[in-house]
Amino acid sequence: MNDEKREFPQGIRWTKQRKNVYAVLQDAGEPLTPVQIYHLAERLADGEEYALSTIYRILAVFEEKGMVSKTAWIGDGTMVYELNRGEHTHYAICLECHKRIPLPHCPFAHIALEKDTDGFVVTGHKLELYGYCKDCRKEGIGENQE
Amino acid sequence: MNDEKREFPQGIRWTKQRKNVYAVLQDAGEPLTPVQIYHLAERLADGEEYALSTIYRILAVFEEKGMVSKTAWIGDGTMVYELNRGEHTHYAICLECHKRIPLPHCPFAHIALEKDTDGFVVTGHKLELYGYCKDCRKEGIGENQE
DNA sequence: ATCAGTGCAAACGATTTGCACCTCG
DNA sequence: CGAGGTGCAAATCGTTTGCACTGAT
Repeated sequence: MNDEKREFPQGIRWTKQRKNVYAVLQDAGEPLTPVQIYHLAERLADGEEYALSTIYRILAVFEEKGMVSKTAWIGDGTMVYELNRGEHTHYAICLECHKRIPLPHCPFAHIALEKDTDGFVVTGHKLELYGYCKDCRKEGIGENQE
Repeated sequence: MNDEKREFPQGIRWTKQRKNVYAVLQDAGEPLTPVQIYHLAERLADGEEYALSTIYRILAVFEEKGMVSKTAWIGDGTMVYELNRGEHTHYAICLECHKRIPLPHCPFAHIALEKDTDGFVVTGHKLELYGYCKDCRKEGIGENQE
């Protein structure tokens, strides 16, 4: 009966809302904003109402425990959260329609980034590509005046 | 007498505040936040007081004209502006002291990123490295519990 | 002189915090 | 039962906007 519980670190209470936030993040195919998580968690909770501040607090705790990572989209500064699974994903972001296309693999897999940075020890990285997606190219875009 | 004026695109008034914001960006060695720009511009203006909203508006115009680019630090979502010079810079960011160390070169210079992205045309990219800088390593850091 | 640009203050959205109540363990 | 978690509302921070005034052309 306590099977979902086992993935959870000790010393943190396994409440209904935390359970749901965690489940939402598990289901998510991409990083989510606190507000998205908030709505999805409420839906999971079958209509029960949560406080947005609670979501923020839960996410802060999860981050502190190393369960999730918090980053911003470079384009607009929107903060998003995602579960710390083993792998990580980068995105190509269309400047026209703002769609995000996950990259099939991390371009840094075979690059020795970890050196030549003057004593800096690299433990992670984040990359975003910008450009125009298949669909938006068709509409004759490619320049960047408005 | 109008020598600084020539770098400026037409159709936009070359006011004192715009002149100073532009000069601040020229002098800057790294991307700056609107508030930083605001303070630096006031200093340039020899103590004259500017409205922060004016800075925001000027930056918006500059961005629209393609003179500056606006991006967020991935780590914290802080929006920063920098002059669109030819080159671009990436940073290694220390997770401990939050110092930013510019990378000596763009690791993508010799990588064919522009393909294998399923019809997506890449026009730009942003990269941030995370880790621990020389100084913070000394203090025996390297794990990430608090 | 005209219209774009500015300053000021209010509005706004995202995030944080204080406090009283609730609940997991 | 008690510490920690939650809800609610107010506070805070970064950014935007409306409006009347000023200044560049």
